[in-house]
Amino acid sequence: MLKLTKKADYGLMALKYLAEHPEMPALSAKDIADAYGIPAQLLAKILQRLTKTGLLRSHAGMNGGYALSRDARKISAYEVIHDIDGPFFITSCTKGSKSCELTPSCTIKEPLARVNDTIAGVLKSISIHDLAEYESPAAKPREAHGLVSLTL
Amino acid sequence: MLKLTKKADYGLMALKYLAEHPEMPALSAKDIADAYGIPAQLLAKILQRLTKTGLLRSHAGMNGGYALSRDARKISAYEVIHDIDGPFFITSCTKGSKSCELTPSCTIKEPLARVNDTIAGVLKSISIHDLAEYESPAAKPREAHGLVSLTL
DNA sequence: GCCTTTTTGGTCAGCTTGAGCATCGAATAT
DNA sequence: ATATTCGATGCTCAAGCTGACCAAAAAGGC
Repeated sequence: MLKLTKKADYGLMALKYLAEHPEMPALSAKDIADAYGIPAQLLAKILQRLTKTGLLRSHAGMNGGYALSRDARKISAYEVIHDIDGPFFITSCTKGSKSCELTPSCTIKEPLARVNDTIAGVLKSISIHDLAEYESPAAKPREAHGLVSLTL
Repeated sequence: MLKLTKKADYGLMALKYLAEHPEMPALSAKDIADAYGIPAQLLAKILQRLTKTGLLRSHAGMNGGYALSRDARKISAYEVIHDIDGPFFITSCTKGSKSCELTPSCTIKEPLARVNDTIAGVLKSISIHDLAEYESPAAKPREAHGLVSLTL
């Protein structure tokens, strides 16, 4: 449960890969797909989508490919997920912040909306640069990056 | 994306309803289903599952039904979701904490696992009692309930 | 000027997963 | 003991997502 889509995962992986190779002016979808062993055609669509939303710059032709449109530190994981999968809400009620149609049902949505906002805040505080920088799983005395308060 | 299952939603709603009616020794699945206008047979399955995991006590026969096995303050939203949908992970890699099979792919899983833990912490800090208490959507100067630190 | 490389867009089959329904079994009150 | 009420189990159907194929446009290199 509460899983991220494979598309979102692939998108994050691709952006991380781009952030790790700033020396390359552009990387093709196939290069990234081969590097991670993920389906190339699916990744291509994801990158196209991210290009449309403005996170990436595409360059067709030989030696073409994709490149980050901004600094990796300025791109949050939230943006990527949001652009790929659309706005996410914890509640099954697909409606944004309105109540569940006509039924007086979901009195739980409201507190869960707070949780939703908290999660969104956490994702917003994480940048692609953070993902790329995270390498050695041992010995990382980093300071607290985000401190999220949940006021129920 | 990142939605909760309808089952989990229904389960939370049912527990909230039980917490709001402590005077009743037991409430039938049909009563709760009618109160919220949700499919009765589906809710029955959910309540049965929660009974199996120990969150609820069932009482068959006439005037039977379900009741909370513990105080509503001692039941967290995390438990409910976990018992219904199983352990959730943000990453698509269904494997628990191991890496993605053989590929050196998911270097992003690790930081996302932190996010996952953060979300779990938030859900653990919310009890069924909190859900039931939350009534008037206006004027609730409540103190901060959970303060979650995310160390990336 | 032609050709290769790479993006772009549309379409479609296969599959996993969740939603919902019908039936069978158990327990209690009269 | 019987009938009613409720819980348990199994099954079917639909939807969303994944993944792939194909054709066309764009842009640089020879």
